[in-house]
Amino acid sequence: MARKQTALLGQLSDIDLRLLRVFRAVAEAGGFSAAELELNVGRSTISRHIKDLEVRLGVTLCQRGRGGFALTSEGRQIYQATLRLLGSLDTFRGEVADVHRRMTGHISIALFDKMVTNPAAHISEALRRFDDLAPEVSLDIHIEPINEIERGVMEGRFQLGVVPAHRTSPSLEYQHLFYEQMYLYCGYRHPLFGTADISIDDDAIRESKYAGLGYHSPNMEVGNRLGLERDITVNDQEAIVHCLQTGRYIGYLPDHYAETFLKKGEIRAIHPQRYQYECDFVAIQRLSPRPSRIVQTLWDCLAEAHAD
Amino acid sequence: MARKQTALLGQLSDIDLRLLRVFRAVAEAGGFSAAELELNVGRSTISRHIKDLEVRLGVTLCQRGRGGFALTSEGRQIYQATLRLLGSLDTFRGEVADVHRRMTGHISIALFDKMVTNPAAHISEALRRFDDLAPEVSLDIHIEPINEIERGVMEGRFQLGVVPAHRTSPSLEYQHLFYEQMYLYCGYRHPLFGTADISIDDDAIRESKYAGLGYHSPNMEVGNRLGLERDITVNDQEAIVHCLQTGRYIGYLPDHYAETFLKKGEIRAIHPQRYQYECDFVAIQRLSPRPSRIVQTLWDCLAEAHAD
DNA sequence: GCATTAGTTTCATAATTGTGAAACTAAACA
DNA sequence: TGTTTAGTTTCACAATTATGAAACTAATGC
Repeated sequence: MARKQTALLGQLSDIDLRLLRVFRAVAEAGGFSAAELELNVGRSTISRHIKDLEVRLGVTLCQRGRGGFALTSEGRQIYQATLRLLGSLDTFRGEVADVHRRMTGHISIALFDKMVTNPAAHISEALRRFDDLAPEVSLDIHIEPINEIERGVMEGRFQLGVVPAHRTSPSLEYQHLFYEQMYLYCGYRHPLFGTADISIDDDAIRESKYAGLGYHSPNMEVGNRLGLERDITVNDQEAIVHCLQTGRYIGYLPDHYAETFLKKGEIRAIHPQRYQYECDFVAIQRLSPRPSRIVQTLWDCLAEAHAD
Repeated sequence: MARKQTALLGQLSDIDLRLLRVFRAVAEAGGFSAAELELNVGRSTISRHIKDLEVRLGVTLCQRGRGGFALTSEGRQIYQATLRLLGSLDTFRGEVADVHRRMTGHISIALFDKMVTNPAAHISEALRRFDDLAPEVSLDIHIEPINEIERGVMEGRFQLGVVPAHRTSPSLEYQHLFYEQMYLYCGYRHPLFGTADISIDDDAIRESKYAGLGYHSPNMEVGNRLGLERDITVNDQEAIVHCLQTGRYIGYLPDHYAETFLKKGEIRAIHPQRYQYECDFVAIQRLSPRPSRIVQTLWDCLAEAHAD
């Protein structure tokens, strides 16, 4: 008899906490019937649960029936122990929530420049979502050129980057975010400014000085493809605008970025059906080690913000 | 995404502790493969459990794979929280064991007198077994007459009694323990002491003065059955011996109790084939409220000690 | 570059658990 | 004494959980 009970006690560690919750509810309600509303199960279910718990613990927990309900002496002791145990479980839950909430550490991310005016770019929406999910995460945002973003991500200085896709690395994971439409522009003082598109051929383009980005990028790639040799090298699209304004250069800009200057009549698009390309913006992160939870959260926020 | 995770967190309270035990084992073994021996389940099972736990907690617990095993920062925090929780569970188990061991309170029992010399009575064996099972239970043993035992049990002054069966009450539960053989005796100065059994008939018995118990008992019942009117009323079998020794009375005694006086030649059994009856000794306890666990334990010990 | 190893995922199956319905018991109440 | 109420027990069913086998991936080591 005692041996059998200690055997059952040995199984106590895997006891279903639900039975203890039922017991607590019954004890606090003062009977099975009263506990029905609390637990939202029938009396027969409560009866079995309490009976099962009594068998598992080897203790009669309460006297119950038409004659009334009362915890036994052992039942009161088990009830107190149950309150302590369930309290520990609540503490554990709080600790897990703490881990969730303060998945601190900092994270640093690097974004490519001049995305803010692109209506297809929902970076701010992604950041807002992320702030909702992890308000206590400290976020550093860097505006960097592509190669700097890529190197920083690979070296761990940035946990995540957003760049125009141009080359791939087996060490990085990529996720498409949005597209950017690039067109070729010239300033109003440029010879091609007054020339009809139909009259502008590749020779005319090659004869023009070309302002291009000095690092590996879609911009550099398309320049290479058209045989456009950089007559001036810049590292930022704003510098390209400066160059166009001189009337001496042509260069590619994103349509959303160029729009302001277009409206002012300062620049025009050169033969946009022909001289244009689509730029695929992607989020990048290292494949190994796997990103932390908060980085993954931001990664997912970017995906959701740019869905459809 | 956060909503989904907080929903899962809301379910945390019912989490299977087994997943946390698996996680602890994996963390302490330093990998899934090493944990296989510890847990005695396959790696696929461990993998699923850890994956399931990560989903439930909304946290990546560890980096693992061919490249090695390491807890994440969050995993280390969850591991510490898990140790605390499982420690609380061990504490709970200890508290339950304590309840088991010291199901204290007192219990009081009442035994009928003059059973100690009956070889069929294993009261001491039952008490020894009980002491093994519940060494910290404080036991009060009272030697009382039948009616006092019965009233005490019904009134709750005694949780259990042992009496010769003679009448039943619907309020009490009965359990057979052992039998006692009763014979009719007379002292050496009594006229029947020298008379052969074959010469002793019922008339001779009725002509003799009869010493009988003054309260409702098997002794009283058998006296009534034989038409023996009590010439002296006693409340204890020892007083019956006194009466026999006067040479003026006959009376019933249990054979085991009479044996000492028989051997001294002070008394003899009268026609034992004819004038004898068997007494059934029973344990009694109240039917309602149900007995406490320790009373039930003693009840069972009595049954086991008197089995076969 | 191939073999080995740690871990992952899917499938099929078995075992366990939870539940309400229904029929019942026993005690309290009118 | 009959009705009501709290609780019990059994049955049938649904849902959940756990597991190994098998096929796979990816990283490491030789």
